[in-house]
Amino acid sequence: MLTITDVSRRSGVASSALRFYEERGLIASERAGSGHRRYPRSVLRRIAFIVFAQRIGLTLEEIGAEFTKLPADRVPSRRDWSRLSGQWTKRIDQRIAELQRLRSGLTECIGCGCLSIDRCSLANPADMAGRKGPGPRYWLG
Amino acid sequence: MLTITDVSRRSGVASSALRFYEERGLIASERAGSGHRRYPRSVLRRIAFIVFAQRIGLTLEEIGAEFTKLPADRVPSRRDWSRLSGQWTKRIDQRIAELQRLRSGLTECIGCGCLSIDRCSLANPADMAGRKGPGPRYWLG
DNA sequence: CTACAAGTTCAAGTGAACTTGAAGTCAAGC
DNA sequence: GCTTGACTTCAAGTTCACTTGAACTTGTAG
Repeated sequence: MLTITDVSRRSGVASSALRFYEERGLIASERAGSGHRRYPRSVLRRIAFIVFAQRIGLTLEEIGAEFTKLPADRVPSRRDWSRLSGQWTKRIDQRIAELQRLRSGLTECIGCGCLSIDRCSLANPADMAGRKGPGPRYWLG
Repeated sequence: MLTITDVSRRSGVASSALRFYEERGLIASERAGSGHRRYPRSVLRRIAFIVFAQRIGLTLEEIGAEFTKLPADRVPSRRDWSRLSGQWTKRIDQRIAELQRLRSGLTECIGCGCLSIDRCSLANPADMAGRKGPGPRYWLG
């Protein structure tokens, strides 16, 4: 069993963040008699997945939703994890595709001089249909 | 000259956001006698660039810094704009490269079972060296 | 036994990019 | 002349993913 500092050092994630993840139900801990947290080694893989998923662009809420697909009664196997990650590959591909569109737009569309918002397909309102509601909007779409 | 609603409709950017951009010095307006904003058509291209740059991953502050490279005394030409965007292509390429690394990591690294945070090169602390300071961290790096 | 490092909870702060609300002014149609 | 809608400013609220600080308790090395 690992202390919170152990986990923090091995994962590169701050202890405050680990407590935060726990509060959000993304990870769990047992307690020593003192009230201090004790983590099983399996938590490291779970945290790795959180970090990974974030870099791909999932929010903590989405990550939590993914985790409900894991078996609750046992430590997840390699198969369990890879079932989850299958969906993510699709997401990465979409993101790469968008970036490639943007990239070709930079050379073509600016080159052709059409970068006026109402005509250019790269920066028109239709592309922004997904943006709604308050708060910061990530370019992830 | 366009009203704020004209610009909002043509750009897909809310009027509140346009006022916000103006406050941040990203766009400018003249005023009608009434005090209402009036925009020259050239503001549309400027806004297109803001939207574009955001989808690539630049912050408003970075976008502002880019804009200082534009001529202050005249409406920017096509050449002026494309000089700016040259840098962005590099940035997109880096981002695509990272996503491709993540993508191959999903199949290879999880397949091989090494996704324990301290051994896997895809989710280790070294990759997170750039993350520091408070606030949300975007996966842009 | 005493430092002091490491742990705890809970409330409040942070930064980015806006949005929302209040309270008031201005313009256009009937 | 009046209503309706568009516009103004300014302050405060929102989301996300945390961090920071206060006040306190536990564990460990000398």
